[in-house]
Amino acid sequence: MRYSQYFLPTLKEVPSEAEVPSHQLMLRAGMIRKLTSGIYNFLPFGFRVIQKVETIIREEMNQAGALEVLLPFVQPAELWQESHRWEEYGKELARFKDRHNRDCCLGPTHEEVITDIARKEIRSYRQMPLNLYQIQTKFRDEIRPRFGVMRAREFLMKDAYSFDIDEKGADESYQKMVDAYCRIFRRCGLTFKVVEAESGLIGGSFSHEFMVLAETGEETIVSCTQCSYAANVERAEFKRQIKTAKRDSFKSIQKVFTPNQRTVEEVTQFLRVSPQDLVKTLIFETDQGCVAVLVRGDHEISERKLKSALKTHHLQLAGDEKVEEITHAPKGFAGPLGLSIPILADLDIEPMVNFVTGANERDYHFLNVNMGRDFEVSQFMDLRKFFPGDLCPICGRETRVDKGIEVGHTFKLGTKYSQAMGATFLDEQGREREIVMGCYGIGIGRTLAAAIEQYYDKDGIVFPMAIAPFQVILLPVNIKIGLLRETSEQLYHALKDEKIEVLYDDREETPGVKFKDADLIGIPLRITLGEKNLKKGLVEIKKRRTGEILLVKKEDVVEKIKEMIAQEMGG
RNA sequence: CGGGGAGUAGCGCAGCCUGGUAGCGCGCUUGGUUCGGGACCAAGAAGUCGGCGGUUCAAAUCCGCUCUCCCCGACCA
Repeated sequence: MRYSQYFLPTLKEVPSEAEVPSHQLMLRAGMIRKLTSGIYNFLPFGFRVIQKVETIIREEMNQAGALEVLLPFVQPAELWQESHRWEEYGKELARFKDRHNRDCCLGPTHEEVITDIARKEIRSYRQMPLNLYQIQTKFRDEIRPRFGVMRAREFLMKDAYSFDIDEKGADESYQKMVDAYCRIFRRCGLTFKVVEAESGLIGGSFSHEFMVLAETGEETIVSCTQCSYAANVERAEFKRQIKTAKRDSFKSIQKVFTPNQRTVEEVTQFLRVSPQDLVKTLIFETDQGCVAVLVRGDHEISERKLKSALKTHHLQLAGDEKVEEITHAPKGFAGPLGLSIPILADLDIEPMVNFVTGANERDYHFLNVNMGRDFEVSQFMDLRKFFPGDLCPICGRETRVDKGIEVGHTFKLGTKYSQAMGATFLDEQGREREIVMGCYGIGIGRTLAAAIEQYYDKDGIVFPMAIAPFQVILLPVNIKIGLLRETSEQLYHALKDEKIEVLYDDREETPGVKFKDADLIGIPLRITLGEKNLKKGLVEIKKRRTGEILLVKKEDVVEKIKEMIAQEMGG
């Protein structure tokens, strides 16, 4: 490609809309432009990278036996009503009515549509296993789009859906996808972790997230420093350190005046105690009425754990009015003493003695509260979230916490959708059974952003060879010099003949401008043609990543470049 | 949706407090000189000052409403 014929508008300055490196660089390198909040244009240079990533994905998906399809972006409400997600999905689902006043939505994901295909077309166990995938636009009307294409409202996703006759088959299909995902992200040059995750709105029995480690990641990942355990903090488990309470050291309870001190921070500072000596009392509404939940001041309740512990579908932190009704005090002064609703406590509360709680009275807290003496706990349970410093649930060793970008997510759906939508088949015995499903997504734009987030330096992007929009940039220092121009033209054609993807900077720009642009757009190899070297029959090859420079004889350049590309792809 | 910030030329910004008819840097156009790390000189083009309404002789500037964007919190590939 000739630069002069290309559309690559680079920016010298950072647009004020961009905060994180990948977003800034994608704008500066002329890859994307914002249309409106969370909606982006991909310009030719950015689209080339998209296509590179897509190609890798297609190769690996096909290799894993999946078949590519293309499903519609606009979907009828009926399907979503069948799966009950029409009500469950919330405002992220963009809904509209067509001219006949029929309810429709823009596909945020395609379980309903694919299950509809399955229920209509799959009748026999002989038709499975089956795995269908597509690369297509999704729309999720995110509350707050952020970081460019990292969290866009409209985005490209590769989504795959597997269909199996039983759990065993589904497990095999799932594992195939996990393996394919690992190959895909490895080929993209990404450093990632596979972690246990929440299933959220997609549902199903369990799921894994593929996390690219990056400081700007929005996810927090817990992993063991010794064994292979890794999970999203939202679901991370941990080993309890068992302690016993010193029941003989009870001090006498004391009511103290704490004017306007409501939060853990305020109360602990005011009373000069540490958050570990305070017990938070939170009131939740559940299917069976309200409950009080106790956790240590520095801990947080895991709503997921609480939900499963209580076996409740509805779970919500009680509103201010409800809290007043139950505790007879404004929010911020709740405590376990004298409550008439069930009191659940996290396991870490059990060993505590002489702690601080709210007094259920405006502007008062209690000091030296003790269980058994001052109030009774209905049940101790595992109710809190992972907290930094907690130990690995598998081996009990130290854990670490990292930030990550979720680039892929695999779900074991089980029969959630096939049951809701009646996708069944006849097994070998002629019995009707529900199809066991899985679904698997990769955010394409996000993968790209994550790659840049992982590969950049002060001068710009440093594309890994596998996803680089061009493998080589050919840069004559001054195109007006006949010798340079002619040699460049020859080299350009020679490289193209070898199917090497080359961007030929034939612009009449000063060397500085060309060098800066070349660095910014991050093409892995740069061939520089300068007058001095060329008169000696030499050209320069520079590696973007290392800055390493080698001088090569003009005749050997193409061979050398081929060699270097092969080397970069491999490593 | 709650909290914070910003909308002035393609990009980055100043001007607003204290009203007087819009400016700087980069980019763009033309000509010339340069040419291995964002060159220089000269001449130019380009702005409904986000929108609507109000106050005023006069509004980018003051007042009201509104739209959009960005950042911090609850969702997700």
